[in-house]
Formats: sequence, C-alpha cells, structure tokens
Amino acid sequence: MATTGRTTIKELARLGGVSVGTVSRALNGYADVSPETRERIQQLARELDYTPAAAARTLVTSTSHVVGVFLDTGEGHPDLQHPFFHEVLVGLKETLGRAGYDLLLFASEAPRNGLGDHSYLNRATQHNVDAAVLMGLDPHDDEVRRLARSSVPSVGVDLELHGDRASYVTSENAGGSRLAVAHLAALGHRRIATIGGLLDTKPGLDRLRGYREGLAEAGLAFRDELVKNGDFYVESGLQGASELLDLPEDERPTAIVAASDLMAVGVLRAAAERGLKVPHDLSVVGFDDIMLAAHLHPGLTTVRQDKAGLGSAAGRAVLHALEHDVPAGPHVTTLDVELVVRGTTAPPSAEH
Amino acid sequence: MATTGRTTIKELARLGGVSVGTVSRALNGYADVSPETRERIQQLARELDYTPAAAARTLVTSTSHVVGVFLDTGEGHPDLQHPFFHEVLVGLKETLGRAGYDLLLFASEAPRNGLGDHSYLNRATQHNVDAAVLMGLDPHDDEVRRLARSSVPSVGVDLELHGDRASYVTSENAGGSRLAVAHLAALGHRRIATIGGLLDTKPGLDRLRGYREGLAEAGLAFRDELVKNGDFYVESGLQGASELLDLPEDERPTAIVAASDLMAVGVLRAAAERGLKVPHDLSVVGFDDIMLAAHLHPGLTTVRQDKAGLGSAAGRAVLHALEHDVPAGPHVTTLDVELVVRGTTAPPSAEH
DNA sequence: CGACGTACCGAAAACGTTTTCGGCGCGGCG
DNA sequence: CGCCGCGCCGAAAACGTTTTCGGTACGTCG
Repeated sequence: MATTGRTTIKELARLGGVSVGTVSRALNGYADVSPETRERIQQLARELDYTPAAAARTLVTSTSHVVGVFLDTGEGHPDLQHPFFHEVLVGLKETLGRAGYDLLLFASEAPRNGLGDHSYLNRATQHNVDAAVLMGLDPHDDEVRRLARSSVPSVGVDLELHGDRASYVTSENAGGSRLAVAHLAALGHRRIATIGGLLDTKPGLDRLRGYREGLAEAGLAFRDELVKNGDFYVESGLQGASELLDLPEDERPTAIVAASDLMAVGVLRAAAERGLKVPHDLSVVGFDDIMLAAHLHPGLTTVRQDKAGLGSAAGRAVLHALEHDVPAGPHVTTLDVELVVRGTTAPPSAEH
Repeated sequence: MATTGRTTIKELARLGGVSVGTVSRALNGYADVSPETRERIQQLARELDYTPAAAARTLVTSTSHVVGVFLDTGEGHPDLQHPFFHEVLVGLKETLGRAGYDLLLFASEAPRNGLGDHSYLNRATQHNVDAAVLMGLDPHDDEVRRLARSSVPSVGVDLELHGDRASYVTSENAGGSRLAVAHLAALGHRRIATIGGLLDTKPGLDRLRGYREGLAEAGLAFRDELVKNGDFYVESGLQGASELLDLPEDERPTAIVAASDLMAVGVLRAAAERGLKVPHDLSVVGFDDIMLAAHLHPGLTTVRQDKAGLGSAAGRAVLHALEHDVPAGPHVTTLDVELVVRGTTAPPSAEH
C-alpha cells in the first residue's frame, strides 16, 4: 500500500537486457560479471533510483542488518533514569550505525495475532534481527534468559547475560564506590553511610559491594545502620537520607555516598530540610555524573560513568559477536569510571 | 544464519493436515475457516512456538507495522539536546507501541551497496516502514522535503513538514515566550533581553517572535541590542549573556529570557562571574523545564514544555495518517506550554 | 429430484531478492 | 585439431507469507 511504483531488480534486468541474477550480482559487487555490464547496470540503478527491498533480501538471506533493542523505560518512573539509558542509546546508535546497522526499537505491546507472542526471543526472530541489545531488563526473567541462551547474539548493558552468544558491558561500579569512600576517608570522615540502588540490578549490587570494600580498605567498620536502600530515584534518596540524618547526633554520618546522582539530589534536599550545610555539615557523593551534577549548587562530587562509552562498547560487542560467530570474545567488558570532585565534599567539621 | 530451525507455516500445515493457505487464514482470524480447524491450528502454533516471519509478510503485504525514526542527535554536541529528543522518543515509543508498532531507528551511515543510498526516502522505502517520524532535521533539506512529499506518511516534531501525507507537532513556542515576557513585565521589568535559539529551527524562530509579541503586549519597545542569538546550548547562553551584561549600567537588561534552559544555565553562570545576584540583580527565565531546572539553586523559572506529550502527539499523528489514509487530519498540532515560576525571577532591584 | 447457495478448504500465484548450477563461446595448450 | 578451462551469464529454485480463485460436499429450496 505504501509504494506501488517500486523499481525492482526485475525491471533493471529488462531494461538492461540481462537476467535478474546478473543484476543482483552486479549490484552486490560479485565477481562473475564483466566490468562493462556491471557499470551499465549500476548506472541504470542510479538513474531509476533503485532501492532494494530489505524484506526480500532478509527473507532469503535470513539476515537483516538490523539489531534489536529491548529497552524498558520503567513505566513507574515517567521521567528519569532515561537520561542514562538514552545516552547509552546514542553511543550504541553511533557505533552500530557506522558499521551499517540500523536499530529496531521494540515497542509493540499488542500481540498482533491471537497469542501473546511478545516474548523477547520471539520478537527477535520474528524480525530476523542480527543481534539484540538489552537494557533495563531483569536478568532473572525467564524470557531474558531464554533469549540469552538462544542462537541470536545478545549483549546486555548493566545486565549480566549468560549464554555462549551472549555478553554484557558495565562500568567499574564497585571500583567507583571504592573511589568514593576512599576520597571521603582521605578527607577524614569516619562515619560514612550509603544509600544503595536497586539490589536486583547489577550496578546496585556492585556499588554496594564497592562501598563495603572501600570501608575495609580504609580500615573502617561496616555498620548496618549506616546503609539504606533506594531505587536510584530522587525520592528514595530523600527518604534514606532522612532516616540517616535523624540518627542521634553522635551516630549520624558525616558523609553519604549515594548509588546515583538522583539519589544524591535527594540527600541534598534532606540535608537542606534539616538546615545542614553541605559540605560543611555533611559531605555527599553521587554516582553517574549526569548533566545535572555539574550545575548543582554546590557542584556534586560524583563518580563519572561513561554512558555513551557503554553504548559504544555494547555496539562493539555486537559487532564482535557478528564477525567471529564463534562464541569467543570477552564475555564481559568493564569500563573505567572516574571520581570527579566538586563542591559537596570536604573534611568533616571540627566539632566531631 | 541466525535461526535455521524456524517453524514455518508450511510445517504447521503438514502437521495439521491442511494447506498453508488455511493455516494462514486460521492464524489471522479470517472468516473462511471452521472453528474446529482454527482452534486446532492455533493450538499447534502455540505448541511449536510458531513465530511468523515478518520479512515474508512484509514482502507480500508491503506493510511492516514498523515506523521509521530519523533522529539527528547533532554530532557537534556530544551530550545535550538529547534530554529533549529522548523524552520525546519515549512518548512516541509508548503510544506507537500500544498500537502494535515497533520503531526503526535509522542509524546506518555506510551505504551497503555501491551507491550512497542513504536518502531519507530511500531508507524508508527500503525497509517498507509504514510511516516516518523526523526529529532534529533541517526542514529545508531537499531530502527531507522529498520524503515529506512522498507517499509515505511522515510527521515532524518541531519541524515544519509539507506534503499531503505529512504533518507536524510542536509546542506553543511563541506563546511560551509571551508568557515569560508578560511575567517579567508584571514584576516591573522594563529592560528585558533575550537570547534566541537557532534561527533556522522552528522553535528558535517562534520563541523569538513570541518575545517580540510579548514586548509589544506589555507596551515595551523592541531594541536590537537586547537580543543575542545562541544555539540552545550552555556555551552560547554564557556568551550572549556576557555581551548583554557588559553593556553600560543604564543599558543593561534587568531580565533575560533564554530560549532554552541550557542557555539559561549559561546566563546564570555569566551573572555569577560578574558577581550579580539572581534574582536580585538579574531575573532569568528559561524554556523547556528539563530536569535540571528544578534542582538548580535557585530553581529556574521556565516555560515547561510537555516533551513526552510531543512524542505521544507525534504517535497519534502517525496513527491518524495510517488509519484515514486520506490526506485529512489536522496538519499541525500544537501543545500548550506552562510557565513555572521558581526562584530566578523577582522584581527589579530598586536602584534602577 | 434437480439446482443452487453456503461453508470450508486447497492450489497456485505473487512479493523481490539471492544463489546454485550449468551452459555457452572462446582462447590456449598439448 | 581436439580438449580443457575460464569468463560471463541465464534459468530456476528457494525464502515464508498472503490472497485470489475455484472446487468440493453438503443441505435447502422450489
């Protein structure tokens, strides 16, 4: 219904006085065709603005030059988290695009035929995507695991995938947290609390682990009452910080490391509500370095994560899996993070 | 190469003891098939986890249930602007997904065959997308116009498209600027400057126009030296504001309306550099209401734009074009904006 | 009892490619 | 001079669907 007047390979054949097979070979740079005919056909194609039908090609080659993207934008949280995923998406688009791939962003919810055929694997094979990238999904979901174990190459970002055509990319989350507490410890803090992220996500888990390790390295004791759990969003940071700051004066942390910048913002707010000055009365460090962080007042000290880099890395992982279709390749690639010190961290005030 | 063991309709036919035609009709809910066979086939399909081959279907129906997205993420600016486009993308994905469509995010740059077949129209027809959504492109680009005038339904966001299968969505940009100016005027400001956005984009143009209209409505004169032009990003805001604030004391504006929040951030910085207190010495209002705005200190007064709403609207426009394939429908849909007053605006200080 | 409508289904064409398998003509080698 | 090989090309099958066009077997109506 879309384009009725499509110029097909058949037409080129007719006009060029050759067979369709020859046209196909000529256009795709195959060997078995004389330079003259090749040029003639290509010229013809140019004139008629010939456009190959991807569907036909896909049908016979069962390859599509398209990689599918499963991205759960978290219905619950209308706004946020997005900044993160979408920077990743840009990096992904960039490197995959350069390699000649397009991205199929799976969105459809309504099962078109009778059944609920919306399993990830089904949707992937339905469209013959060459590979799949997963973000924001639950790695324990049966469907996710089925996809990972299938024959379609898949890579997860911040999402641990297992299967011999699967791999994943992530940041040095634990290392980042260690950096944060080391920084704080070096400043002289001794009661360093944390607000963790979702504990069923890899970053959430790893950042919490890094916090413990950091404490250990600094010779500080881990204390249960100094860790609260959030969900990466502002509100949960506010909530966790409130509980932390309402501890008795001599139990109250002098520093808080949040597992995300958004939660750090919540912490800042909780501090403000109580009249606590940052960084004088309380130091805080975030995680991510979203745009907001630099423009806060004071600027937020945080662990910078290379979001676009994650996307690129995911893209390269896809490419790698596509080229060497052997299972090989690094199963997980981890990106470095960087502590960027701004205005929310300082030595603890003297009165303690 | 991907999936060798695909269960085809043919197999269902064999196993079900019917013809392929019947299977197709049974699965697609056509009339001409007895309830018993239908149920039997569907059951079979379920058991074998049958997944239709989108490519084959597309090939014969020349429809794909996929809408293409052309999104120029502006290479020049690695980071920003994204927050805007991507919120739009989320809205788009949401409403189109609900209607059973997937999104093809065009990324490929490398022309696969000999020629540079990367014209928008070519890429759209190549994949048989049912419609196309354009964001961040130049409406005057020949290729863009060719797409708009083609037979594939297209909708632009913040991008004026013409063609009888084309339409576009945008915000009340001029109205937003008027709101901003009116607010400032009501506070008592008389020297209100502006920093416009890119003047080859519709929002840039309209916001500037709104500024002039707002001035007129408030009975204020338009003065050339009070308008600077930027590109929506922080740096240009800083630059423009610097020039504005370096005017002689009695020429210097007491308020600046920026055509984007990012530029407003630049303005804030310029003010800080000069030791000017906001809002005491200078009022500033932005445009967009990105997440950052609420968390700035003080909070940025700005014109809120419903970004996800733009996406939804674009989605609905697509749907409309798809259903009534008559050219009809509102050619342009404009979303309301809202002034949200925070801490960066106040009456001008008395000394003037 | 014959004709006809109806409900269900099969055969086959079509969509636009890629790719295999030869086949033809011609030059070179033995 | 006969053969082989090679460069170039055509024919045709295949990919997995949808859809048209009948065709069969009934039951029904006149």
